[in-house]
Amino acid sequence: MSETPQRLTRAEQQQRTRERLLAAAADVFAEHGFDGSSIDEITARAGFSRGAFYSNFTDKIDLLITLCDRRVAEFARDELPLILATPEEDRLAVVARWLAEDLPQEVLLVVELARHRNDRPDTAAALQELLDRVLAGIEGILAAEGSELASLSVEERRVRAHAALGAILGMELLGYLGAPADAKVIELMLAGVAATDPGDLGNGR
Amino acid sequence: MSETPQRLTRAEQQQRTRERLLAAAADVFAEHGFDGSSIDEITARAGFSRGAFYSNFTDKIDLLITLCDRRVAEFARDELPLILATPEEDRLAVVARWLAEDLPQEVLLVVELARHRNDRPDTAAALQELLDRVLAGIEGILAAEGSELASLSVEERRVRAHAALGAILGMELLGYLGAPADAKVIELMLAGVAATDPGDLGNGR
Amino acid sequence: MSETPQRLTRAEQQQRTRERLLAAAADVFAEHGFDGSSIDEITARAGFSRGAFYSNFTDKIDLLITLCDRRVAEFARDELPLILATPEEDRLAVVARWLAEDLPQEVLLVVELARHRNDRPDTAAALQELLDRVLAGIEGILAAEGSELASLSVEERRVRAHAALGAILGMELLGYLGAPADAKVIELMLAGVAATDPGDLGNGR
Amino acid sequence: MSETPQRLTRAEQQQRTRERLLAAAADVFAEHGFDGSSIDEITARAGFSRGAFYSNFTDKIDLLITLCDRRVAEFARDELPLILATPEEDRLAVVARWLAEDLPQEVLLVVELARHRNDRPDTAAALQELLDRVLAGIEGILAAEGSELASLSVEERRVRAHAALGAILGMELLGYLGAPADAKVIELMLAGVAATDPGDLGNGR
DNA sequence: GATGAATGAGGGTTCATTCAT
DNA sequence: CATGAATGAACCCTCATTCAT
Repeated sequence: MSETPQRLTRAEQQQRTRERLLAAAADVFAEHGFDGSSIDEITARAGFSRGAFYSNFTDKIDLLITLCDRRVAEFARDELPLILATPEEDRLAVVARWLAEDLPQEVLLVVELARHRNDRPDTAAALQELLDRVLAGIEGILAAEGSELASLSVEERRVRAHAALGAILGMELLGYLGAPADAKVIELMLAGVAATDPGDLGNGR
Repeated sequence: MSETPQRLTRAEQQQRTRERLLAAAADVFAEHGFDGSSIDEITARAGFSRGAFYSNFTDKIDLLITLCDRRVAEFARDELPLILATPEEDRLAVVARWLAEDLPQEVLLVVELARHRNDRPDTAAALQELLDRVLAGIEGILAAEGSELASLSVEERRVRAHAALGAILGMELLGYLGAPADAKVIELMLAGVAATDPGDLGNGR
Repeated sequence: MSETPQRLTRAEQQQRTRERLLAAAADVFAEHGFDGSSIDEITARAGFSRGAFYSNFTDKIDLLITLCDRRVAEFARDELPLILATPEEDRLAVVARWLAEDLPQEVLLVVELARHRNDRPDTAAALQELLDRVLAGIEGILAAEGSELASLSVEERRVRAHAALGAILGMELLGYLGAPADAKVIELMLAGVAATDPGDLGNGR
Repeated sequence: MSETPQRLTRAEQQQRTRERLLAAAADVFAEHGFDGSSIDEITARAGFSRGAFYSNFTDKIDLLITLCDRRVAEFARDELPLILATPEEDRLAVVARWLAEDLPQEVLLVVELARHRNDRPDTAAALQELLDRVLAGIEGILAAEGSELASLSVEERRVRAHAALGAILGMELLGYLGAPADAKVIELMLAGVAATDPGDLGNGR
């Protein structure tokens, strides 16, 4: 009723609940996977009861979709500009550190999403859109002003974005499996993406 | 009718049961993931009753470990020699095809294994051994006679094997997510591994 | 319609559920024993679904502990005062009737509890406490004003309470096995407990 | 084939198997109760496979009946004569020691038998017969030459045997519950049975 | 909107029992 | 006779979901 934000409005309250549930879910999913996580554990970790969950999400899978969406949006909003703002010569290092340190278990999240793509009709579409957004984001990095790759053709950049995503996924998995990629390995994995002249690569084809 | 035993011995029978259960499990795991698969569905698909499973495996996770183990062993036995027998100039193409076509959902299997590495004490060790075997196998490929990489230092080859594994994992994931790597993408992803002179890679750092 | 709440509060509702489950469990345990009883049968007999059980008890054995506890508490609350209020000369008769008629299968319940005392850490303690409470109750009867045994030493009363409990258990078992003790047998079994002068007992040893 | 008993005959072999299974069953039942014991554990402890059990017993409950029968027969064959051979004045002490030390979990065995008396038609009859045999045995002790109770009427002895059985059961249960009867308690519990003149007992009735 | 008791399908696992060897 | 792989019913328990409060 009053303007002072001492008391949050109903909507803000709910927004907070939602946010906390999402944060808790990210943790729990990272630990046990989607199927291995129970709504009870998620809500308990968020400090709510079971019912709060169903006031904010229709489904367990709805939570997963929302979470993936959220993460990708945050990546586009927070991480990408940071990378783009980095001068060209340090960019690989920044990417490497980001891969090694900041990127959490999103990859596995998306794997779960893919796994359940047939559970509900909209899941497949959500996944597809997610991938597109990520690929577009990466293409954006490659095309950034100052990048030596800015002169490549659109198609060429698309292929490299694709390869970059593959490399990122691979590194994430290596980390998850207990054999994280070190700087040298990361450099090798991104070599093809970063090379200005593809002709000097591979077996000379 | 023939002299050869029409009836299989009991040990052979059981071996067959085991084999079928493993095959069925590979399918079902690929479809629903480990947590999402029920032993009922696995045994039903293999044409057995629930109990047959527990005559052959101690646990659900025992099945997963066995399956991962089996797959890696088959890789070492069947795939590796094939690759090694391929002349150097075609080798990348063979690897690419193998990655794109023959490699099934093993990657996800291993991810599940990693997820459950704390469920039972031996799981973590099994996972570690698996990774080591795969890395050793890849190093073997890189060191094969005829390979231009044979002249690299041991350490250098180890790093490349690591990167190669990361690339393989990434490609697998791309495929699983619905954005499979095509030949050009594969080439880029493996560029760093295959380059004879790492010095010409990257941004010259 | 009336002012008194037609609808029970949620806490009352749950209390009712708990009570019904306990009552049903007592019945079913009496029929099939603890191990022989299924939670399904208990909940069905109480008119609830399987899950209601797990909303009210953590475990099957939790139910057993609770039930034993409850029974002993009821004994202390309902039976003991009744006995104490009975004039001395009729007391044995009251005890006898109580033993023969009112005491249900609690004994077997406690036997089951003892059987599972290693299943969960707290079970053994619960059993011990139960026994202590029963023995204290019996000692209370023996020490009651008006009892001829009131003049005995504490230690002497303790021994007699012990013997009385043994006799009670024995009678219960006789009944369960199909050879219930009649009045004359009960009298003989309690003779040692009730004797004012132990010296005149036995074979004079 | 030969007369030398180096090799046991088939029948002897089987007899041995039976015996070992019974012994193992007694142990396992004592530990986990009838319902809580698995045939696998019994046969494993006896050093046999599951099948051996079904070559020797029709049922799990058949094993229980046989075991109870066997135990009672052994009691009549081994324990009773021993007691009867003891001079009157030491007899109570012998009984006490026997109760405290030698009598194993037979009581619980019989309780299990009673519990399952409706599972198979002959179980109830087997139980009844068991009780009769035990009671007859106890009556035999009471009537033994040299006993001061030898002069009692048959009916009087029957009642005392009944009470004695009740006391025995009670003592066993006390022991099982973790509050074993010591010598003084045993004396009190058996006081009524042993008294030569019932008139001096109880509340003067 | 949030709560949490109750639902009930389903999951992993055990185990008595069968039967081909 | 003994073996043990396979059967399949039953069990305890978990958990997504509903709904009265």
